[in-house]
Amino acid sequence: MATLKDIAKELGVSVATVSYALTGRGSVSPAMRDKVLATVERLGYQPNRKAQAMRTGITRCIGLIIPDLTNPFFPQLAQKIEFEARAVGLSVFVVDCQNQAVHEEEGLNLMEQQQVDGVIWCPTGNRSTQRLARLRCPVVLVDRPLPGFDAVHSDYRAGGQLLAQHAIELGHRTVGLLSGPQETESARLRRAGFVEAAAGRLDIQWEEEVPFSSELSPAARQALAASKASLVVAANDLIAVGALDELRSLGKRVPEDVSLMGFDDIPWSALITPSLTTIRQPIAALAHEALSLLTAKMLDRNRPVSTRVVGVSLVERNSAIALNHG
Amino acid sequence: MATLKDIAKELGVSVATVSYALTGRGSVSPAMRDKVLATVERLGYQPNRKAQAMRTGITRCIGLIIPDLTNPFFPQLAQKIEFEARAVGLSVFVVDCQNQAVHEEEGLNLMEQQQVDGVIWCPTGNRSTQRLARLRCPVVLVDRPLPGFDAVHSDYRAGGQLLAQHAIELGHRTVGLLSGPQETESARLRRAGFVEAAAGRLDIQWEEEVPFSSELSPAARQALAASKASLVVAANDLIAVGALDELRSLGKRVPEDVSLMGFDDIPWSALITPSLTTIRQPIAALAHEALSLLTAKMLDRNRPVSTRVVGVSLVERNSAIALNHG
DNA sequence: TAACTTGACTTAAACGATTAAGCGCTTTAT
DNA sequence: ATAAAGCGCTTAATCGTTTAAGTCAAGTTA
Repeated sequence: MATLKDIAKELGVSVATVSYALTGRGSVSPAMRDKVLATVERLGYQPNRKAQAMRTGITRCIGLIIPDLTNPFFPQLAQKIEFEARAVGLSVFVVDCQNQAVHEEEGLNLMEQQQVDGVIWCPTGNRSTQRLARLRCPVVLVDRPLPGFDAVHSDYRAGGQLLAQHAIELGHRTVGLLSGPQETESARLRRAGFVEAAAGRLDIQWEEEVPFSSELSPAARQALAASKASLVVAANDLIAVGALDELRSLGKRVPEDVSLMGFDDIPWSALITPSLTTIRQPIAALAHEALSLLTAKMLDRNRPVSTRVVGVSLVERNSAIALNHG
Repeated sequence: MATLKDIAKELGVSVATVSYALTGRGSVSPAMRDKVLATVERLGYQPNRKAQAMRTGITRCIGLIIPDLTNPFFPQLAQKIEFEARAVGLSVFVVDCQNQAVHEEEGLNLMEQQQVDGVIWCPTGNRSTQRLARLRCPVVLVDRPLPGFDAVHSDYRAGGQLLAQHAIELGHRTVGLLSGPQETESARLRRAGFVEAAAGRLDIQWEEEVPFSSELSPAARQALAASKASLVVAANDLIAVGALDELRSLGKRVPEDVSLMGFDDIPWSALITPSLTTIRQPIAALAHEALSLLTAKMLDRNRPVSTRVVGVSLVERNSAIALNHG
């Protein structure tokens, strides 16, 4: 691997000159700059990132801490973020927490050791923000906002409202709610939006809080079994898939006997039967905003904390149909 | 951030002593070692990985180059690999190629710049192995073997055979094949195993080569429309999902009218309707073998090239049923 | 012509670690 | 008795960069 020293020796100049020629910082004659550039090309020189990092304190690496790659929402997000990051010359370390706080802790330690320039984090659950503060690099929370921190997330409340409005339009009156973990802002706002827009027009007959997973709690299964509601609204698509499975094994047809709605528009949603009526989160936009917020913060660490909210849209498919009032 | 120098100053010794105390390499009195350890604890010292890397040439980072996080097989694999890597103190850079050679090239460049200690790579398509050689760190190919390189993959041939045997047991005689991209060893062996075990007992009435995606080619759709086979065997689950969708829109019921089999056992396979009969790849084992092969190669770079093949198993679900010979 | 500026370099000191070599002393082996 | 080896530490070189400070000749100004 060629170094600055090799190039300098080749041209009979000092490494400083070569460095100046490449960074364009000092004053170097055009002739010399050309010679340096040519030699760089010829020797296939690539700057040693570690050495640069050591000197400048900038690693050009960021961390991406994700709750669970098994939830199809996150691979999509990770893909877009990695793409955007690479486009601006940032490499990304990925840590998958498998939804466990221990791994999250490990991940944060790792980011500290690697001295990343920034971290994009989707916190699992409501963690103490102390650990976050120990990380002395900029952090942007995605999808899981926490008060007092930079964050990018979808307009969950609007999503909830869209679902309620759609339900009303379809003529539904009675609904069961499979709400997500209420300690997360994300699940709380989805629920809040729905409940607000439903007020006085939809009767929420039952509600069960379940984790963001297709494995339903026993209580949720019982609720589904006993349900007389014409519509079940799940806090995300994964839960909706679980509900679909459960309803089917209870002998209830979706959507003929009961309609179903999800949230996220994960890739499966279009493929399962019936395809899922859901709220689409603009994942590419989330990724883009997250990265632009992070880079902004990297450039100006005193930037005031801000939150970017991206819009969502209703995706009508086959799992929710109009109710025939007989 | 505390450095060795801080600790040394605190104790009134040289940095070398502190370094020796921590690495356990030089000779240091037990008393001094204890004092160092205590001070490390007290100051919250964390070694600077960049500096270590610069001195030793070892970065304790590996690269993971993946074709597409949108294919659910890869997030699973990535999750396990990241987990195993972290357990042995390796951080992982992830690059998602989005199935494009350009990004793959970029990814390899990035690994070179980051000077990773090793790379785990699932090549998209059959790339020139020249680029691979330019990377002067150990490389292990996963899921997509290439001749002449260390690789870990499932026993595709056995998987193909299992599918054929199962088809025969179920009483099928006529079958349509949606085979994967034959420039990949992976798809070739799946096909080969199936064809071998089918020989003389199953009649392969038609065959279409399609990419590993749920988007079917027009030719494949025509083949499905015209098919009189009692069974369709897809090269992976993603293709099977696409076929399921297409069959359904053609008015053919699965499995009543036609049985369907996949390969991979991606998480959706159990959740879609009908749930998919398929071949399970032991992803955790793949990840484990890949990492152990890579670390072995990192320790002994002259290790001869080897391939590890992990066993697969048939998962019987609802998409393939016994044929009633009338 | 003396004094000052400028351009194009070089020198050398960092950054934070690792590690070979050396130092003055005591212990062991030949 | 003398050489060799070990002990616990220090000194100093090194990895590949960046960058403040210095040098020195040529050009500009008064």
